[in-house]
Amino acid sequence: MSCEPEIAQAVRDRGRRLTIQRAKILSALRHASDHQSAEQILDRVRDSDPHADISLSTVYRTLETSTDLHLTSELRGASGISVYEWNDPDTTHHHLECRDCGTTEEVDLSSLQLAEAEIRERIGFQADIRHLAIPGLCADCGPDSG
Amino acid sequence: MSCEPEIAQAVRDRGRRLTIQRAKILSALRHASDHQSAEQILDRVRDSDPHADISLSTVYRTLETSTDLHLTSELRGASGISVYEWNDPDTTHHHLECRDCGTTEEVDLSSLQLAEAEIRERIGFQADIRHLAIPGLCADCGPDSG
DNA sequence: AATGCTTCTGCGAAGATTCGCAGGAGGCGG
DNA sequence: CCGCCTCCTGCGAATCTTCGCAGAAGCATT
Repeated sequence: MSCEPEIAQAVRDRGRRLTIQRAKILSALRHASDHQSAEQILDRVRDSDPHADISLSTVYRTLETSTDLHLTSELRGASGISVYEWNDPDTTHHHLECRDCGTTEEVDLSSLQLAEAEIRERIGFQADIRHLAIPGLCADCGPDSG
Repeated sequence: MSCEPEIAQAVRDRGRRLTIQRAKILSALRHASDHQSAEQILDRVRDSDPHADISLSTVYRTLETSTDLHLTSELRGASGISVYEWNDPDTTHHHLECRDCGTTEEVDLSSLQLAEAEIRERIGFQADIRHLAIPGLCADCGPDSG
């Protein structure tokens, strides 16, 4: 794949070091089709490279770092375990998580852009509302349908 | 205090049982001035009633239940540990958490009400955006001040 | 007040995540 | 290419949270 240099660049641009572990972890998440738990990411790394001997601590630390760097997002849903996803810088989306059936739906909400602006103007706080887990009830589980 | 009957009512109205443990845990959180961790809540229960022998598991379970019931909110900030707060049904507020200095600021954001409406109309998902932890950089740590 | 159905609790263990430390490796300047 | 400084990793332990089970207790009914 051709995105490894891109990942390397992104990490170094932000003043962090590009280690083998980070490259493999971020690449695994980058190529995953949906969000992944720390353990799933580690499995993917090991699948693609059986010689990789990366500890789970490093996976967690890499994900924490890359989330700070806005390369990835962390979502802690109702399941209790955190999942991570690669941030496509060109798109924004939010996660609607039904607390009844547990399914997650992705949407792009323009009114949340407004909220960002409102926060910045009123308070001077630079909010980062690009990926947000919003709890609630989906159309199938809501009061109108049940 | 006069709010115990109110708590009892709220729990029973929602079809759950009012146990001694729940009453004490929810009362402790109800009377706390700010958000509390599970352990802090347990300490408060024990302070106010040294005979109370409540397990931490029960605190977690009660908070999970009462969050489902919209009596309380759970916030998982960057600190890694979850904190809980009593929901005042008359007010809405959101938490702006600075990822640099770690402070949390509370605001009431009207544009998030818009987001709720947008979600309901577009998707039929009944979102619950009454208490949200929003990451970002506060005015002191933001790029304009650094 | 007693009965019975069901939910809730306490306990201990398991699972998920974070932390501290000693050693290893990235990247800058020579 | 080498050395140094600093950051990063692996390990194991600690901490936080969830889970499974057996017994206890709430509450509707009688």
